Amino acid sequence: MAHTCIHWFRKGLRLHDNPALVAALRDCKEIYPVFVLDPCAPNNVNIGINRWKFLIGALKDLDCSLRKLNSRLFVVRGNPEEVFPKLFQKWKVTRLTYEYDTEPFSLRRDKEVVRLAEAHGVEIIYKVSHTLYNIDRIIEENNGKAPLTYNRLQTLVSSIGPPKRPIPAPTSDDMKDVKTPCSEKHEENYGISTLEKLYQDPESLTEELFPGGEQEAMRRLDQHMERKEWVCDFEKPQTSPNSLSPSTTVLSPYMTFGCLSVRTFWWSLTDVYQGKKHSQPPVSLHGQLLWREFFYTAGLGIPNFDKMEGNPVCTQVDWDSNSEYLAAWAEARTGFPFIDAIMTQLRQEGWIHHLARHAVACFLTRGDLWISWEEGQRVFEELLLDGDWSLNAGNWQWLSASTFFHQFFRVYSPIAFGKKTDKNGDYIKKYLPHLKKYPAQYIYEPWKAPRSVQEAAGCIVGRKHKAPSVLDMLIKKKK
DNA sequence: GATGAGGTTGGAATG
DNA sequence: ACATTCCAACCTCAT
Repeated sequence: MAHTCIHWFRKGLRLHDNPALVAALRDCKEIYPVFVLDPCAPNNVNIGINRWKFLIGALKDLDCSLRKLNSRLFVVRGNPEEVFPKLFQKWKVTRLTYEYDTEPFSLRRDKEVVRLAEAHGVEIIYKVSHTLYNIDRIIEENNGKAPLTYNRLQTLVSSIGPPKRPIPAPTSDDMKDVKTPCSEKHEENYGISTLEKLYQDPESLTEELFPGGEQEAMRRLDQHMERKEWVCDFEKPQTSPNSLSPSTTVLSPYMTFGCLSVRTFWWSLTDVYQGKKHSQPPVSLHGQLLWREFFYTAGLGIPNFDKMEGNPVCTQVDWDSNSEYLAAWAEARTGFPFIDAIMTQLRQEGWIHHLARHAVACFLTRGDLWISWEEGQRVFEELLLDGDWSLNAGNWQWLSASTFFHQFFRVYSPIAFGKKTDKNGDYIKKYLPHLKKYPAQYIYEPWKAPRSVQEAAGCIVGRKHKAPSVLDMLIKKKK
């Protein structure tokens, strides 16, 4: 019997290495590629304009690729629990396929949708393709617990073996017996949303540096894979957080939305490494992808992973609440030019280098402001194109020395750290142009400049950098 | 349970 | 320019 299928796109906004989509096309007479858009869902209310723009770009690109296969994307407004029962009936659906997603929010949502599908006699197929490994399997191999060290994760995945190879995108040939019934009113009923309809103001957009979509992801991947020597020599700590253009690949947003399959990236790297001396995890590019697995595993295996309370591995800290300091940090007006430049780049462009994230995260939490990492997590979630639930929560815990990392006496200086790779402060001048007038020796510490220079630059003076030894005393260990 | 080694990417002073 | 040492003493894991 030939099926009528919905393939439900959530993450995984691509055609390549999409096993659930391929499963949908097997014994299939009609396929409906669906994206459910719910701007009011609890996981979406905090999403900033750049992220919405990226998503819209990714959906447009997906629709464009589907058209080439004589199909279309159906964007449906509403929440999945209300939308699907209607679609099941309307289209007489017999099968629903989707990519497995391990985030707690997604697991709850999917459980409910599966229940509804079963009630409608709809068969469910889901496949692992957002991560290199089946995350459940990693936890199983570790006796039901998420590994807390990278070493342990490496041991576990090497016992499992290399990740699966990516599978090719469906071709016109795969689609020859499959139809997507589309009406004249497709655009009207199932068209891709606009920023205005998502309650966003396009006026506030700046130049789009990282357009969403699978095509752009592949272009970016190919461009970097051509730099074979650079790929083989890549060591993350050696890349600069404050170069004027990104010193790393910026493929993370494409993996967050699934425009790029992490397995495609992994095996492309393997090809480049082939027969050559190359860097190793944790600092290599393969190593970066394993860090992603590490935090995905933690996000699934550790309860309340995005919170301090109820999170069994998180150090319980008596953080201050100070809305003034928090706002100053989030709005790039702490008075520390290095910090404010990074936060400006984040707000404008939606991406900052990993070490720049370290600098501002340390500053907000244990380094200077002593504000909870959960506050920083919220701001990053809004602004980062690659704001990925597990990675965001995990890295904030790391940087605040709450989980995984505990050497709290290693503090990033908001002055010295940036100077290592940008002595003249060109990065600061790019994002804080009003500071261009400062002589180089004052750019990181404008409060040391003569008052006349400070007035000319129109700058607020930064607070003094607190010594971490004073703050150490505030750490309280639970049990 | 005690002990020691090691932990993706600190800073400052010293060679 | 780059490597080494100290700082002060965190945590987890292996033995």
